Amino acid sequence: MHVNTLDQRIISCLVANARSSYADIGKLVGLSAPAVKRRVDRLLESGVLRGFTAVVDPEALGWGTEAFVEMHCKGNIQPARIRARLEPLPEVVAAYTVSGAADAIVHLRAADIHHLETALERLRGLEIVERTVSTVVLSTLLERSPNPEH
Amino acid sequence: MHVNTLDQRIISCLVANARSSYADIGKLVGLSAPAVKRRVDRLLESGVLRGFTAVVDPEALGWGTEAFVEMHCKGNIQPARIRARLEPLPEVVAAYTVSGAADAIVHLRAADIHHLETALERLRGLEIVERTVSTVVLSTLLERSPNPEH
DNA sequence: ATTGAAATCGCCGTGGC
DNA sequence: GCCACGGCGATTTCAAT
Repeated sequence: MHVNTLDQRIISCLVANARSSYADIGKLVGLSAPAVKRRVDRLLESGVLRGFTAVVDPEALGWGTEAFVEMHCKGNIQPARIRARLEPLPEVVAAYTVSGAADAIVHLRAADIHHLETALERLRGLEIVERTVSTVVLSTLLERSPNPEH
Repeated sequence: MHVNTLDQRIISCLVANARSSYADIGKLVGLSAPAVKRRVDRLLESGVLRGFTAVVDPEALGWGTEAFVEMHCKGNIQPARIRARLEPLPEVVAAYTVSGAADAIVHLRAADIHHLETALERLRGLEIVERTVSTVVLSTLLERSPNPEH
């Protein structure tokens, strides 16, 4: 699907504030409210926009402890099977297959160190896992969404 | 600040769809629209809710290539100084200080391998950086927001 | 509960191919 | 002529007080 500059500006507005009205976005990009809505609908349908979500302070919800885990799996394993094993673990925030020695990098979020330990044990207990190397997050320096424009 | 079950359910609704109306949320959690708004305002003011954003397909915007970079810095460096150096780099999606050998983990997003290489060079060129170890993402297995409830 | 704003829908005009 | 796209106005739903 084709995404032009106008679409990118609309997307930027929505990334900055997903609850802004179509009229407000229209004022910024130079369109009427219905025109903005039609573009947003089209972007949603085509999958360029996946949806709208609230950004929550993890600390406030009792998810203050994070870690990145290098996962080394037994033998040759398809990404889909790794995904299937990780998906049921609620502490898994994100997971990626990667180049290099590890098979995957798993981003974990837990309430505290103890909970993190439990989550790690469960992760290491998966039968596909040979070993793991975990790195505990001490502080979040930066977290942002990538801009449509460079 | 105190966040109860009702607040958590409201947050869940907003995480699922940040553009849903107060009335719709109210139907799901058993409150009137104004009551929901008051709670949302309070959650925003207290910082539990940081805001609302659009979830974008990075591929569609031409940000198809990701990497995680272990950053090893020269000497003892304060997190704030690392942050200050990383903040101007648009390819830096997230960055964390971590336990272990590395000083920080940097999450990069670029248009393609070539752009990633450029971004990496710029990162390695920072005077605080001693060396880096980068891991290129091959595929995203999973990406989700942590639920308020376990 | 009332008043104003926003979302939504149908209809029409314009311009490119 | 057809299609893509935007504006306008009416109606319904929502937000704010």
